[in-house]
Amino acid sequence: MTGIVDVAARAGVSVATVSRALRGLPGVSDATREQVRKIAAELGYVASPSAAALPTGRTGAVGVVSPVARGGWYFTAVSQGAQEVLNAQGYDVLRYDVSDVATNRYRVFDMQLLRKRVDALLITSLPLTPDEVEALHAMNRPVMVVGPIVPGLPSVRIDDVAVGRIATEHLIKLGHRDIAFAGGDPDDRLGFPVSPDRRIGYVEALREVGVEPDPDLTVPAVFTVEAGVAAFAELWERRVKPTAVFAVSDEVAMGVMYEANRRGLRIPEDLSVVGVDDHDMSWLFGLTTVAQDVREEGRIAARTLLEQLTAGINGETSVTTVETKLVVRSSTAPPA
Amino acid sequence: MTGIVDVAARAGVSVATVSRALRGLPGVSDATREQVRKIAAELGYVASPSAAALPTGRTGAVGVVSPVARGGWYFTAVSQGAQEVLNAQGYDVLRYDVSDVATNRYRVFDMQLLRKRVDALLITSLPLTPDEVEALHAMNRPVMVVGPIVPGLPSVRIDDVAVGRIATEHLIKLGHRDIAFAGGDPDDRLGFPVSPDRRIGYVEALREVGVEPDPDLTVPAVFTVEAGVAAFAELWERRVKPTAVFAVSDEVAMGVMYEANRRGLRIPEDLSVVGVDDHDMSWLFGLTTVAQDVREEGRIAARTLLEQLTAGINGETSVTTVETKLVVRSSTAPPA
DNA sequence: CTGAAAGCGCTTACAG
DNA sequence: CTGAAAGCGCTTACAG
Repeated sequence: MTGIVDVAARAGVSVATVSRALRGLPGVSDATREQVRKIAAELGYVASPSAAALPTGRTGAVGVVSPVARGGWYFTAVSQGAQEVLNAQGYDVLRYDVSDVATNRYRVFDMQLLRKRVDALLITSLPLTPDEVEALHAMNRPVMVVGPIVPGLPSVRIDDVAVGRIATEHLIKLGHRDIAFAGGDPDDRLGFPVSPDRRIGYVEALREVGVEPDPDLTVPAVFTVEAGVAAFAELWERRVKPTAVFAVSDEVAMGVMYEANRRGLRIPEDLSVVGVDDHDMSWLFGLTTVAQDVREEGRIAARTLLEQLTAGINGETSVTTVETKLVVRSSTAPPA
Repeated sequence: MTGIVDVAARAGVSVATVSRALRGLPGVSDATREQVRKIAAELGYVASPSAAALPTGRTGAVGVVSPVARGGWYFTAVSQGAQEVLNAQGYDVLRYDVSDVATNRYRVFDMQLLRKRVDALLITSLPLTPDEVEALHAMNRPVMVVGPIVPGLPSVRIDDVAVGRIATEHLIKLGHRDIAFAGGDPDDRLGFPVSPDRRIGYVEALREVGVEPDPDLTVPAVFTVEAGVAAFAELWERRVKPTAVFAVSDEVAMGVMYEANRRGLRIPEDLSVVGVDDHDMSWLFGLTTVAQDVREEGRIAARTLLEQLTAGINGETSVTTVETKLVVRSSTAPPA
């Protein structure tokens, strides 16, 4: 495997010069630089990131961590966006799946490992304990989170309360008043704010038109299709008869629609359903949704990371809020 | 950042002993090993992979490369399976998206980069030129491909011809004879065999019952929902009236179903549709499909890579063929 | 503009 | 069982 000394020997210069020439550092004559580049290309030389990491302390890699087993689309989309900009800048992307919740000790340990492996960290939609936030700060590397607001950490996200209002107001405007909310995880001990915030928007919108939300119309659902199925089944069992459901995500909405269909309800005639995300497949279901550009959120986070990698960590904890947009399709209509 | 010398100092031993103790190498007394472990844990010491990579030539990372922009689910699932087993063995997973086809030069260059970054490579469903195969061999690292058979490289895949037969025979058994095939990429210059093989199975099955496949009933479709939509639109324009469609993947099938619905056809009354994969969302559509366990294929490939990493490259080019299973749901029925 | 040399944090023969 | 030392392939003050 050709190394820097091979290039140096062949070019008749020192390895220091090769290093400087290839990385575009100043202090190399144009002629020398050109010569070195040519020879490096001929030899197919490429610097070893491991070897470069030792003196510089930079690995050239960025870690993208996602909760394993959590509903897939969102994390995939964030990662894709991030990967796109990171690779374009020559950074490697290391993917880490961490077990969700509970196994907290294990996760902190993970961060120890990460410290020597990545230059920066992008965390997708993971609830973090204060301990973990502290561990992240101790890494002394740029960190961005996409999804929730995590105190002490900068993030890219949407205004979840507004999302809840937009979805609910759309249903209200159509004439619905018996609107169910499918979302929230009763087992969450980490205070993951996304579902609760969306529900706040839902509650606010209802109260604004003088409707006090019926607690029986709120059913828990994590961010998966299966949870949506279970959520509608639960509504059915409670014998409450909402004319519409606001689902905390499109995947949940898909599950709700599936189960409602199975129980003989037609959508939107018997039940209106609105979700959140604009999942790649939502149009297939004619799903009305509050759309967010998840890939773009990944890109923004990655760019911010890159800036900090260049300019140095500024310890900012700013929250970037990305626009959201109601996309009306065929899953919502006035109540019968 | 605590390094090996800190641990050594604190434990009153040499760094060599720390290195051996922590990695479970022989030649360390139990007492010493225990002591070193304890102190390493106290100090939160974790070896630097970059530093270790230099003397060993092993980065502790495996690269997973997928075509960018290609239909997403399959690649995500393969990666998930692979990541699961790789992480469990302490390997990092580096994700690379490569541009598809055409920009061939760029891709070969990518491989130069990869050489010094990963210990092994898992390639998902990417057509490779002979040049590229040679470049991979030159890396002298274990390589596995998941999806197609690539001459000269070991792979994990399903029997695509059989898949085509299974799907088509299912439709034939239901009484269909006018069966369309949606799949194949007219722009493919690299001979990616998956679609063609599935079509061979389709042709064989039809001929077996004395039906000569009508060329007008074959429409091109890459592996995306959008391609499925376009494929059905094309059939519609040709004014051929198949009673059933065999789609080369579930995503294509979903697109076909969507567009058929939009044109006023009911499924399965007016049109039966069968796909391939058992995509995570196929059950939502009631889609009949030839199922494969894609995550498991990723796991198998990763395990094989790990074996070779331990036992040394054996230069094998064996092809592991994974079972496939017809899952009948509500998108197929006898023709009207 | 260029080079000699120290050093990054590990691993691994080689000695004892 | 343990340690001293060389070496992995780079980068970067420091000198010139």
